Amino acid sequence: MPITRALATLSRPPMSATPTPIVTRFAPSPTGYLHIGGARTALFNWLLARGGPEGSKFLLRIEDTDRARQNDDAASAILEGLRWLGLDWDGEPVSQHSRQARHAEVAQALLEKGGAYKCWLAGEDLEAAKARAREANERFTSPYRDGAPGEGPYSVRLKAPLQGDTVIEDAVQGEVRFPNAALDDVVLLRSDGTPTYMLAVVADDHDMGVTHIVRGDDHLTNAARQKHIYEAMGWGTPLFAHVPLIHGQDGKKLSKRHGALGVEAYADEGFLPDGLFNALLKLGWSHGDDEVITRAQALEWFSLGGIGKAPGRLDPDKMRNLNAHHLQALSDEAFVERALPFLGDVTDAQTAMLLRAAPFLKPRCQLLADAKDAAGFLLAERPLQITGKAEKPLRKEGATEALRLVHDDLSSAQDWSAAALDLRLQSLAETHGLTFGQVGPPVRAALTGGNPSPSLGETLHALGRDEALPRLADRL
RNA sequence: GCUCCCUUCGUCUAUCGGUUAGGACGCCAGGUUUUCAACCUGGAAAGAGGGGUUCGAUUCCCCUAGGGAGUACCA
Repeated sequence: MPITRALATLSRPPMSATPTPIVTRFAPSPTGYLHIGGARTALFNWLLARGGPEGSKFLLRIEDTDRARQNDDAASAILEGLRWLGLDWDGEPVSQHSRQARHAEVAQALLEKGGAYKCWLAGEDLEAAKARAREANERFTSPYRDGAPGEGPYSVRLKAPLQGDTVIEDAVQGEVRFPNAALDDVVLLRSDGTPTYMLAVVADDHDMGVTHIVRGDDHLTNAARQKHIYEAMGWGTPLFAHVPLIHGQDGKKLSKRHGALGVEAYADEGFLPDGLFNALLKLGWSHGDDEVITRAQALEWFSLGGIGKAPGRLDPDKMRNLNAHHLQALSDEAFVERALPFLGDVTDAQTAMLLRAAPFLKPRCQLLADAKDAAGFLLAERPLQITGKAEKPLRKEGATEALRLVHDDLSSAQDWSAAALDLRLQSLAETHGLTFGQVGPPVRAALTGGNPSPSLGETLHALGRDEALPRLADRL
């Protein structure tokens, strides 16, 4: 056994310690579509579970606690986004709303244990009391925490610790310490008996067996409040990992202007799922100097330790560049198939041309949508419109003669491969005492109409004999 | 106001006390070149500021500044 291998074996835990499965979840509220920040959170959770030990799971939960804000279309748009990105989940998505009874049950249990209390303070009185506490720079504590019971509808509040600190061992942020005096007795049940988000998440995460909670930074303070609930119930606390939020290009909070679009907007722009996957992954997570990362590598390399603490900004240039690498890695067939929706109506003959041209098209595209321009020379209809500076070489002295020469010569060409055609043109020019500068430009203009195109040999090859020859003939 | 988090090239980041502070995107210059790209070579470009700790700080601690989050009977 090689020495490094032996060392690796040594440093591994004992054989008897079968690794514990990891259970993660992605828990969007159905108020919009899957935006880029949510997609990244989902990605990290997915990676952690899918790259985890045997039996690990990636679960989905729709946080529709607040029915009024719910939107079924939004929920399915989110699922659609996840599917497009290739993030598959285990089992059926859980509806938080459907678990109301269970949430109430937990609140009841807490009440019985003395971990929670009924609070009759509401409306203006509540607001006033909170304002007073804030004014005096004191913790707001309901008088009903220890006082005599009131009458009528009540909310249920957690009896959170008054003194000491609550410490969160965060996998990303490290040890974070909150003075309990700065936290409050969170409402568990509203006066109408419905559960609050704070109660619901904890109960659901516990019941679903979630071991790792990976979510946005904006929940860091909530983690402390939620830990109080876990402890009051005597439940084990999952491992928290609070990922920094994504900012817009100006460093401000992400908004639609900044590209906080749904993933489908990126799909429409011509991003590949793998390209966006890579871009999202690199935004806040790193693995040394690796930039272009495949799914398989991500699965192998991902760990919470690689997540940075600073908020990142969206960089469209970099995202496109990353996408270009994944585009390049596509097979010709896959590339054409993906690009087709961006090209409008395409005939079978044109599809064949695209297939032949794919190797030269790919390096000219960052996004699939770029294929429209890159393939413009192929898709143009005869007779070609000559645009811009392509006119000049056609009008030049001897242009028509050169075209005729080429047309007649190519008519008898057997080998229609790019390399052979290039050679043929070269030697044709030579034998007739012409420079390539006299032959090339008019031929290119006749063939492409002035659209950007690859080398002449490649262009001819991609067009095919049946399209190339007529295009030349059109200029005679 | 209070609590918490963050701060390396324009941007994303590497560095886990000792480096000429590395890579990528973008940018600039050159090469290649019959158009457009791609590609190759080179270049400019960074540790917010101030204190400590240390033989030595980008790295550890404190303060300041700036940015962000939370402070709901929203999620």
